[in-house]
Amino acid sequence: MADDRLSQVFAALADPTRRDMVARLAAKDATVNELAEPYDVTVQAVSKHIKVLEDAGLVSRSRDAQRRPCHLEAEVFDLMTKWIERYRREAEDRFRRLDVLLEQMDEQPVPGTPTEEAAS
Amino acid sequence: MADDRLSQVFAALADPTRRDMVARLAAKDATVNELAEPYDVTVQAVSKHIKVLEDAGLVSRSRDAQRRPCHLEAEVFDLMTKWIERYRREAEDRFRRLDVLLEQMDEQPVPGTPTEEAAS
DNA sequence: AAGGTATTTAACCAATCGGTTGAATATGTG
DNA sequence: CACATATTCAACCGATTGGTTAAATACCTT
Repeated sequence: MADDRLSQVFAALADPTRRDMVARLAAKDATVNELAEPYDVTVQAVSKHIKVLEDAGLVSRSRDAQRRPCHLEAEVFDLMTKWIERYRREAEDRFRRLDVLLEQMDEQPVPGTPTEEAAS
Repeated sequence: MADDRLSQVFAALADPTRRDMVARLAAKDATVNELAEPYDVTVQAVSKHIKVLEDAGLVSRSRDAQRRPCHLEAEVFDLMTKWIERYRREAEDRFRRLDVLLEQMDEQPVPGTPTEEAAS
């Protein structure tokens, strides 16, 4: 249970049903029953899904009589975006540097390793 | 096995070890053995992790004698970023609209439902 | 208090996951 | 060919996951 937040968020969104719930909650807050309606599973299963989203910090809930409306928390998305963008940028930068290197190789073909160790 | 790409990518990145591998591959291509070195698991386990990343389209591999160097594919990240940003934006827009609504309510307090159905 | 609606908890089940060990495969070197 | 290195495949194991049904809880209505 002591898993880091990023793992929880990614795991939560790895399920298509949960991603669909997030998509719907992005448009409008909804109760458990409302969320469960379009899916072909029991409301208990949906309740579990919501718990996963809640534990990941993607969803918060209030109280309205018997109902427990779910609300999408947008802040957590930043955590993911930051992580993704960081490494995407690194990888793309490296790709760009490789491009330059390949252009340079048009003049002097190297006999050794083909692409590895190139940036050393 | 017929799961959609987005689910595969999110699931792949839900594991801290795999995220660390991606982070390292963002800086530099690496072989299975190189990747396995810092972790306290067998090389077979790491091989499995790489397969998950590969199936998700996050990693591609070439052949260099016995070695199978892993290379990070940055393109797949876009798929995630697009999905995340779309719903984050929706949720934030809704949040912003709610802010405006709350300001308006300073003048006319509504007796009915407190926050639900606000955007109708 | 009794009954209805909304939601959660508990116990269970099959499938998947992350790990292991042991054997197989692929490739370079003496 | 024999051997070493790098990687994968196969079988297994315990924990987690996504689902179920049945029972409990929370809150409103009469």
